Amino acid sequence: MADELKQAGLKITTPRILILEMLQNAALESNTEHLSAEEIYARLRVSNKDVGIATVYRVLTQFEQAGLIIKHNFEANQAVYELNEGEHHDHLCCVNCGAIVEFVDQKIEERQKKAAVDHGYKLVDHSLVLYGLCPNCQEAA
Amino acid sequence: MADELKQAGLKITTPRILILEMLQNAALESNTEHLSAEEIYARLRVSNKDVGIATVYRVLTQFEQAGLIIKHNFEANQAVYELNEGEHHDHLCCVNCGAIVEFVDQKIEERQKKAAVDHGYKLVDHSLVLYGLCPNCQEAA
DNA sequence: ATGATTGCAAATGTTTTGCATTTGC
DNA sequence: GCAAATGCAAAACATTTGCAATCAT
Repeated sequence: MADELKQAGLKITTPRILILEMLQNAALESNTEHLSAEEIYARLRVSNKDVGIATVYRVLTQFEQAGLIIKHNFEANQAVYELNEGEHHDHLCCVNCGAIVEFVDQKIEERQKKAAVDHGYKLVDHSLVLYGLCPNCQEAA
Repeated sequence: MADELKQAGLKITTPRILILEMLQNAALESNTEHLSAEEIYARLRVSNKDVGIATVYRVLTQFEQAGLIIKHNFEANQAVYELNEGEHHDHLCCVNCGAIVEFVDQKIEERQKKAAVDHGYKLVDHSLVLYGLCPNCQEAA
């Protein structure tokens, strides 16, 4: 983990280790992969390992630039971050409870590339978020 | 235009007419379909038709809820709005100059529905934004 | 030792809200 | 006339920044 920081050209500091660790742990659970800066700040605070909110933001920005994590804007008002584990995926987000499922559809990926090329654009990145009702919330309704 | 407001259950007021008119005019040009609240506010101000920024936001929110317009978050920090002309489309956005092209790919639409169903979700909406370099900006680079 | 990193508090930028005033019907 | 809509200024957010103190190497 310290290696990852070093490889990214970042000095090994306590805040950086704590935050990377937290995102790595979050990636293991299937419900909390995506954390906001405030959530990370609050969790550190609960663990009695205080890191200033400004530092949380700065570290997240550095991690994102280093490619260690990915930033999403599922909701307009707050960004969330997840560990970058290499394989790209899109997101399916429950409009009611916020549950998130990750998926990949190769056909969609291809057609996106085609759409960009058709318009003379060179595709750099994309953001696809499907919004729907998850099984649980469909039942409850 | 006043009809559209009435149908949407909204009283006919000067700010609402001005803002709807502006978005309708914007929809006619191929480069300015997407306006932010601040842009709308500034344009009204230039036309000597002052509307408070709070009213701009309130009216846009009402229009969105009425289905008259669509809100996008291409960039994390500022929402933009466009007239809802019925037919759905996705967006291809130049990361350098912000130019926006609209497109539809029926295959992508289908596969999205499939992806949702495969995970037990009922698809409600989706947001697909491709980010790339437009022809002009590729040249300049 | 020294340049990078942090924490704090203050600033920023967008969007929202409270409330007195004005407007549409 | 009365409820709904507006304008203003203040509040509420998430996020960023300046700067002095602290830390990593």
